[in-house]
Amino acid sequence: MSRKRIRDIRNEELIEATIIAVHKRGYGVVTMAEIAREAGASAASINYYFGSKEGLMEATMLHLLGKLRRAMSDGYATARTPRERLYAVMDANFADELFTVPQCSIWMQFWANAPYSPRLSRLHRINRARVRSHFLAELRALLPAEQLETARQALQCYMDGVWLQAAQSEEALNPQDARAAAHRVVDLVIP
Amino acid sequence: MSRKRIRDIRNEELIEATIIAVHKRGYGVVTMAEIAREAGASAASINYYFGSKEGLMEATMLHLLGKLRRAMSDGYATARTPRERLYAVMDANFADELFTVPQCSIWMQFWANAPYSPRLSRLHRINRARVRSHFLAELRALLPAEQLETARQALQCYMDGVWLQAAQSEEALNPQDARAAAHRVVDLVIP
DNA sequence: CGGTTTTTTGAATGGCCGTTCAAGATTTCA
DNA sequence: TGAAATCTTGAACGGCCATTCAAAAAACCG
Repeated sequence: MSRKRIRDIRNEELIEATIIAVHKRGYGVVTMAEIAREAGASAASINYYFGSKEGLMEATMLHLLGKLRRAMSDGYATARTPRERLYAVMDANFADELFTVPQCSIWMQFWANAPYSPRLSRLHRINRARVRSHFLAELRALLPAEQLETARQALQCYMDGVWLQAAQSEEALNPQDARAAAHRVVDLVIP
Repeated sequence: MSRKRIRDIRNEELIEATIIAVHKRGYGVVTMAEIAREAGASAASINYYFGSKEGLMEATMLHLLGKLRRAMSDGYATARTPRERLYAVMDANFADELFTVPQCSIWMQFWANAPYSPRLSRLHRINRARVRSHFLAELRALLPAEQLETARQALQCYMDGVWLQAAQSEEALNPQDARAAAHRVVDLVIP
């Protein structure tokens, strides 16, 4: 277990460094050396742990997806009605530990680069399908069938759009405000 | 004038090739040689016309921004009421000649890369401010002041989100459907 | 037609980056 | 403690890419 622990600690450190370095320099141009410097390690050791640059990126995205999934589960745990669960799906995306400039930024970078990397696009597809089915499951209880798709699209696109803007922000974000705004949008769509 | 014409023709050809090549390979990894092959030219000639890779990217984004601006002006020309003009702002983003997979894709790439290129981020900022002010101008006539920002954010984020999804689409897009859906969203937000 | 300007390109240049590897440092554990 | 396993890294390798440049090709025009 001590063997595992060291590996886990390094993984975590390197992934955090990756998030910061990609945010600072951009997915397309960030170098292994830059990420390594951010982590206080060497480029060679990153390859030791992740095999390649693409492996590191995949692991980083996996890390973020796990965070998002956990945030959503937590929200579901206390939600009681369909509307509350709908709030919970939105809130997960704007959770305090997720809705920060570097994370929105790197998320958008992954988004833009997913189509060109089979490993990233796989993760991206899985996540999107999951969010989509959560939305539909709750909306079904609140709207007639023929309005489902319009409402889902409106809400999901809104969420994506907010992240897109957040990624470009020059100031720190306010997750609480974002959640309140999201609730207002939900109420707009489902009267 | 013949001098000017040849230069304009080449510019247009090279920009079209850039859109296709970036869509195929991704902004971060596309090479001058690939763009040149797409255009049936040499990498050296691209530098002759645009000075550098960044110059080419800036010109390409400028080209797309021009298209968007023109689509919006055209819509405004026939719109008579604030609500019609609001439709027109949305419709411009989903115009037949703009709402295609390669163009949404390249747009997202620019979006993701703008923060790391002063020339791109300048264009990006200008465009965003323009769209924002158009939205606000029309919404002012339709909503009380305290609801302006929520509505604008909902609509603008929706537009961004749709493009984001469209960029990932594997099938051709249907601009007409997109416009219809956008109108429904407008009606949802402004009853 | 010639001379001049504009356009095109193949080849050369210089630099940078991901990955590998062998050797050394550190940790583990019997 | 000492051998084995794990971790770290500097240096080297091989490849790729944007850009430059000189020279050829094409277009222009008096």
